[in-house]
Amino acid sequence: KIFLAWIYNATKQVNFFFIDTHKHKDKHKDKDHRHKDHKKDKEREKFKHSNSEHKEHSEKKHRDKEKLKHSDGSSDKHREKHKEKDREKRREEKVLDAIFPFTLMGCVLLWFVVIRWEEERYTDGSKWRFLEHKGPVFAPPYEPLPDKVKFYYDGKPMKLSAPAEEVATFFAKMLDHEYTTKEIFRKNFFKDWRKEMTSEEKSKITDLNKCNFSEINEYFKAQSEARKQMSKEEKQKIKEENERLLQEYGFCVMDNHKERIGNFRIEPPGLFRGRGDHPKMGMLKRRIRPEDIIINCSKDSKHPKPPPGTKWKEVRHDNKVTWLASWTENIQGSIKYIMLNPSSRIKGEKDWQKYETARRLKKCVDRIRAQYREDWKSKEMKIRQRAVALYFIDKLALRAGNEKEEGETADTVGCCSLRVEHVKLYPKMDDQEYVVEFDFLGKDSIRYYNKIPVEKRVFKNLQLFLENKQPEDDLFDRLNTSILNKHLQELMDGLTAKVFRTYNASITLQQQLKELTCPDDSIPAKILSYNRANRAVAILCNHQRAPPKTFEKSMQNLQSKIDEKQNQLSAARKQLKAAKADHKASHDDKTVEVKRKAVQRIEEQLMKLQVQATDREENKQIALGTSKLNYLDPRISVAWCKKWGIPIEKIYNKTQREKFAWAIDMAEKDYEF
DNA sequence: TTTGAGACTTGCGCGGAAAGCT
DNA sequence: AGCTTTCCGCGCAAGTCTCAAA
Repeated sequence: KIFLAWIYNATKQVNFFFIDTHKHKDKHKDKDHRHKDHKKDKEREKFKHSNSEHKEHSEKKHRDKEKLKHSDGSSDKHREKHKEKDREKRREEKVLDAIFPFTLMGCVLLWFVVIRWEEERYTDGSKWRFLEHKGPVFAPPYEPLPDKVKFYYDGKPMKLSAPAEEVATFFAKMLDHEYTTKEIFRKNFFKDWRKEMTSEEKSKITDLNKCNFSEINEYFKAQSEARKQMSKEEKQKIKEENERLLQEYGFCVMDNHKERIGNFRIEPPGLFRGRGDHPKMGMLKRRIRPEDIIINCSKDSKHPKPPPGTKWKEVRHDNKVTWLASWTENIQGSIKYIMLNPSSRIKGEKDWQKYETARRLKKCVDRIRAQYREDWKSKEMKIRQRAVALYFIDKLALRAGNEKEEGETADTVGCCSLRVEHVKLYPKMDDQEYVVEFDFLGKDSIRYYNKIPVEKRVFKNLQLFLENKQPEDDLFDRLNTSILNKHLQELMDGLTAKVFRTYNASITLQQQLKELTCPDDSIPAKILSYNRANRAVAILCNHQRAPPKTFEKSMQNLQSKIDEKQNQLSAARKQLKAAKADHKASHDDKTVEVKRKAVQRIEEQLMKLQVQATDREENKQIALGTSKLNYLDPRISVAWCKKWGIPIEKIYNKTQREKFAWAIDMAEKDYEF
């Protein structure tokens, strides 16, 4: 009967079930996960756990509701009601008996549907069921310059119209950058600036070289100086205002979870810079208005309101995508999005999937390697090129290398888009044979330079590919990323070129950690080992950085600190010796012990400093962040920390811990990638 | 097969906040 | 407390990859 009553109650809540499937699902899981035992479910369960905070919240609400329902009896009509209730109860039971088979069937059906949905949730392409947010925050409107700040044309002061003035200030702010001296930058800027001018201004201002922005430049410098000099209270006020904005616009509700939004502020207008030698540098990036924005949210949510007097371009309800708002940017004509923070469920799950794909590659990588080595001998040139390219992607962790439109972006390449001019072949170099020298600009115009010995067959193939070609011809002329990826897809479900980067990065970390960690090392030394393993990956992936401007100086500072410590140490040692000598005469145990402790402490400090120095020196031109955030399966790091008793905070800062919450929850100390 | 839009991940540099030092 | 150094989070550019229509 209890069971029956439970089912009855459940059917009464059918509405609730459908309106709020997520909540139900959690409930359902809590009750029933004991029955389900296959691995996938378990893992997903673990994944869910990292969001338990939200879950608790919603469950509490649920309980409160329940309470309310039960507490609505009043005492004065108690007896009367009691009889009435009894009768009703009997009636209810009869009805229940009668409808029992149907109820049961209904429940089974319902359960089935819910489970099916649960399973399908990730395969039917829908990303959410409910999405509510408040829309983006727009850039503050332009504030005209005070009258005393003047722009000069050809030596004479000239008052500009507001739109022209705004664009002029963009340029004026950049005066100290060397790119304002670059010809393309100036040309692009001037062309776009003229578009904003009134016809009168246009006819007057014809030569950028005659424009003098220095007063405007100084004005902005003074402004930023003033901002620095602000009192504590004023700074506090700004901080609070920012916090308020974050609280109001920085979060959304997706499927019962309050989630942090990644970039809820619209990019302000300005001059486009781009990276490397970009043909569009200096162009005007225009201001984004509500009329440019497409809002995405669920139909049954409270739709975000556009600022007073404006309209959204469109409000749509597409749950096949994850973005909340989008607009088209005017430099490349590409679409920009507002999406969730990496700590969100939707990003976390995707990240987890990515590493699972890489782990699947681990299982079949030997087969794939054997296959491409075989393909080096293929009769078909297309297959040979594919095989050699894949070899580079695997061995050197090169990016795929999509084609790009010429003249639209900086001239950079990846594996499939390598040109003849980017590789040199040396049959013999020093004591190595068959050396290939790579020298090209990759993503973000970062130089890739590497000399590696390759197998003879690869070398011969490369010679073949280079025959009768000009420097600007494609090295792999019969290959592009879609051919390559199509092939990879056939080798393993979900395999693409970039999976190799993920796989090789993670496997390298795991193997380096195994190799470098000494069980007896202190915690700082172990962390150095971790950083070294991380560094090996960063080098593999060619993650570089400009050496910090103050690098030399800070290195010197550190060195002098080390010298000083060394002096301290020898002094302390001398004292210890003296104390020991004294000890023989006076039997003063205490002093010896104190001195010994001092020596020990200084030794430790010195060691720490030296570790820091090595770490920093080795890190001069290497950026660890990118690989840590995007390529290393966080579960490897978590497991390593657990194994060696390293606090996770030493490896991941707060944001990183939030992003990797799923992994911190999931991985045990024996986790294997 | 080609092309391009669209969606999402990866990547570096910068500025301000926090931490460290005197 | 005041200054310097380091760290962190953000901004936004630049990749990868998918899908669908021409």
